[in-house]
Amino acid sequence: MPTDAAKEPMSKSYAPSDHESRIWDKWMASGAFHADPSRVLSSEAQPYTILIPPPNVTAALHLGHALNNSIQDILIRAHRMKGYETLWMPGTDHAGIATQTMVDKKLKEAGKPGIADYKKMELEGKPGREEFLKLVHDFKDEYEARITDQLQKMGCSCDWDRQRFTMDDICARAVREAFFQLFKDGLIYRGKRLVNWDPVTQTALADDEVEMEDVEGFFWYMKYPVVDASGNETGEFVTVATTRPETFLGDTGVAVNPDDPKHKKFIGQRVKLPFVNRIIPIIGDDYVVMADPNSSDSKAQYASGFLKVTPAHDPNDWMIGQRHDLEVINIMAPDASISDTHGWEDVGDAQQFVGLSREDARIAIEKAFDDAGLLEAKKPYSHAVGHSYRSHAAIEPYLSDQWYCKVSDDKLRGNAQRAVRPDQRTEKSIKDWPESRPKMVAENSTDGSMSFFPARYTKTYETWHDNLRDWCISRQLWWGHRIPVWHKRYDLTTDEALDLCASEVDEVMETYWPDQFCIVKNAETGADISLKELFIPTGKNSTQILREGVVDVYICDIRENASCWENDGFKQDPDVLDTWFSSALWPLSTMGWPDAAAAKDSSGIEDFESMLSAFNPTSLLTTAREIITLWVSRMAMFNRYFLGENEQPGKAPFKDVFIHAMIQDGEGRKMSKSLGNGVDPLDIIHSHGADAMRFTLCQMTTQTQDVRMPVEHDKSTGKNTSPKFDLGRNLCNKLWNAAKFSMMMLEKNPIEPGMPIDPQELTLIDRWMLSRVVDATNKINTAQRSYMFKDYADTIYDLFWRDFCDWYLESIKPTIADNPNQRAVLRLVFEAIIRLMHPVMPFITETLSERFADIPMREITGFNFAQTRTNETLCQSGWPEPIDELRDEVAEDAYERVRSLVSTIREIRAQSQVAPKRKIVLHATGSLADDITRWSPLVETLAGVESITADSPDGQAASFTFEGAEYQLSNLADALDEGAEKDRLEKELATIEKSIKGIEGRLANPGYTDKAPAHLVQQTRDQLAGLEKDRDATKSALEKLG
RNA sequence: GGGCUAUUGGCGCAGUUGGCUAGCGCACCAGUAUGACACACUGGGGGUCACAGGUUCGAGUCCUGUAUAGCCCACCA
Repeated sequence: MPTDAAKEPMSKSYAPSDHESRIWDKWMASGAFHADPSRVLSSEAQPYTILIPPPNVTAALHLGHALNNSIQDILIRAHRMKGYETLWMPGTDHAGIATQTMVDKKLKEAGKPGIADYKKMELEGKPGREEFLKLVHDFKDEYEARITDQLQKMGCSCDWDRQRFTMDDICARAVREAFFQLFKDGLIYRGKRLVNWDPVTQTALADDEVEMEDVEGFFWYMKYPVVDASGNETGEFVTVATTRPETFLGDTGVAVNPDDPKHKKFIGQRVKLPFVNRIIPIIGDDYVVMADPNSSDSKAQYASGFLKVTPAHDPNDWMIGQRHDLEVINIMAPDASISDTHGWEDVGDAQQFVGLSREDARIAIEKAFDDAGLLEAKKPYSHAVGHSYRSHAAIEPYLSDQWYCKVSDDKLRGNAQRAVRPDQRTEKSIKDWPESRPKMVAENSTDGSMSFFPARYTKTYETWHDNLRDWCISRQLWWGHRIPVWHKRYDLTTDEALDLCASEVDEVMETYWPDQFCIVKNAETGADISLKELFIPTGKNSTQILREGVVDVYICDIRENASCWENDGFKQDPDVLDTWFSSALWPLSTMGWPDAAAAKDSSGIEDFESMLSAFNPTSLLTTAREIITLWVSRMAMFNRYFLGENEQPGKAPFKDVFIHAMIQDGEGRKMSKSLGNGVDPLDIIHSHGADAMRFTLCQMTTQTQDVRMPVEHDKSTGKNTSPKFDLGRNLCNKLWNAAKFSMMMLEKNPIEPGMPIDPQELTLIDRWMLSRVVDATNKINTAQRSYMFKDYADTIYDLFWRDFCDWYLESIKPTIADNPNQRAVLRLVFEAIIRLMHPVMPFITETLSERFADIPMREITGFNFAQTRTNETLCQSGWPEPIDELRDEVAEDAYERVRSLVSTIREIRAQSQVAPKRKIVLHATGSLADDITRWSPLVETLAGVESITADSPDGQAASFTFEGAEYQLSNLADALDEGAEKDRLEKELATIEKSIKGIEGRLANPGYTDKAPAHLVQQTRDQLAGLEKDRDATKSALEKLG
């Protein structure tokens, strides 16, 4: 039913804001975006599914999001029209550290208490955590609403009834279940490791949350005295080179390369750490780079040959320490100040440094060494240092207890690797895989269903997995999924504790399984203790302790009432999970895993229980390339792990992964807040319209990794924009006007109902136009399948603007009123064009569809549309599926000749400065006179020709050649400028002769005629013959001029 | 340090297995109120395809090297 708005006369130009919100409401009311899993399960329709990469709730969407989501919507809409049951699952991500930091910052800016104040409250026993999280929730609600609004303004046809948030109840249930299963299977463990510690936000960061920045620093050369067996200085010194002198307090060894001819003699000796007076060994380790001032390796240039080893404060040193069983001494507090209360006891004479920040300690230590004559040198040195991507503070490698996910296990990493389609793998055969890469279960397994587009990104995915280390999943934050583990330390020598512990474990083992799982660790060594080693059942409900000592008991419990452990003195782990842990579960949690019934209850969505089987695996994931490791890989691991059955891994969560380009500004820089070069999608929607933005973004999306968008600052609005979007705006306006014109034609002379029209009965121009639609449809289908978005945009642009507007509409002007079949063609072709355009430009096409709703369509045999649920709105209508027989080569060739003749005549008109309105006469006396006469209506209309005659001109005339013959045009002007005519023909002749020369040269080369394919050589010969005819005709025309 | 991408008229980009005179949009020049569109129409000018070698009958396209720009990854002596 057309609305009133659709009845109003069409405006002179297209104004997006007059239509977009009305169309959006219409779509929402129609339920067009709601996916019905039952149609998939009953095989009525094939599924097509995309999960939105959930945007962080930290900020409004930027142009990169606009690009990514336009791409998704284009594919979703196209598949909906092709008859697929489409699901585009929307949602947002809680973005743990980013959101918490953002809220803290905003609170501080508003002069309100920040997280530090709430932490204080917590220490005072007040509910600081709870209060702070309320504020974060408010912030999240605000931004989630903003993001949703933005996506809807862009026209994103997500299934909005199913919108998820990574921390809502349904997702939280999935997170707890996943954590529990991994915990139970031994794939989550607690470990003391060096983590990337952000001393400002005081949390551990994942490797990928650390940004490397080049820093202008120094190399310090510090002298350590060598001591003899009894600890007395021998008078010799070794000089260690370091960029971090402050960590010397934690040195527990000095390493030398065992192949170092100059220094290897020191191996086995010992040195005394200045001030601390700790005696530490000199060890041999081939990690150490030997000093070589002439080396191209900057490390060798700066190295002294001696490497100080600080296992607690450097990842490399940690590994050296592990190899040589060195002591691990942590000398810092969590805020990165020097501390003697976090594991450092032998302070010795170094008390002066305790309490200093790491920066101040560096200065103090340099001075102390210098004063003591122990600083040999200090040289400037530029190197990369990790910084927190949030606080931008330098990362401190810091020893702490964290939860890890054992992603290096073959069940996770291996299955993620094997998910890649075999012919995309860089090593084609599994046998060729590097030693580090997990092996296939079997060459012929069902693995390998996931493809990357462009394929080169497979390599990124593979190499990342090759070098994968276990994933630190705990974060010392408040905003996130709380780790479902309760901890209590027991002294097993105390009877009371022993009884309690025994009863707890007993309960865990027998009563509550499988909702809880328990691990026990030796509190001193951190070693795991098997429950069976620890307790032995001695009868019903009683156990006997087998060992003594102090143990840490960790209970993982995912029941709703798990806080009951607190009554027994257990405490829940204060940490939350890395954001990517819940993101990794996105293909599962959004589909109701693990408990669809519960998801149904909490969401009220009836068909939740069919979702997983209908829509997982999904069809496509589109994302930015930096997310391949953070997200794509982890989703692959988790989907395969949790959906596996009977030792067989589940499927990859998506068939295709499309990595889109990154939008840079005109200078090739990343768009960012700090550079102020970002463009807000809403601003563009406001100034150009959503469709214009979408078309332009689609048109820019090539297979390269970066695309540039020149940014201009509009002083009148104070906003950034880009002239690139004019392209889309102009196209919308052109479409609007072409529609207005077509409608005028069709309303003046209505389409007559009747039997389907046989295409053979149509005129040349109509058959040509239908043929162009068929060709474009095929090209678009191919472009969509291969994610060539620019090809799609260019094809639709050319079909509509070049073929339909420039040639078809111009050609039919004189005949449409009298030709009912032509009106049927116009109506159908217009319909096909707006349907082909709709996925890219949904609002304007839906608007036009409303307006054309009253103009009936008469069928043309073979010009079909796909079957869909309904044709109620354009977005649900069927995709054009014309049969291949409508591709009419004869009509295409013939019309190509008409166009060529018209262009030639137009060129002469322009060059001879014929007044645009002047009607000229074409004298077709040559060999093609019959053809030209048959085309006369077209040629007359398009080239401004009054009449075509077989008579020779009796007055002045301009000659031209067409397809090797000579023709004349007369009545060009009241008095023809013969000199100008001569110039024109001479220029023409020169061009032809130049071409002939080139072709003759090629044919004279025996290498070409002998070795090039025969059809190519023949083609060249034909071309030469044609050019020779043109040359002769032009010459003859020139001769007539005298 | 490793990997990847780009370099084509003033600007932004196509050019998929090597094959007619290298295309498109914007901008530019000339003309135009023509049954919708000046956000338009018609015609035109402008490129030794970053550079140097090589393979080939033939290279923007393949190979090698160089330069420049950018991105991603990497345990900070």
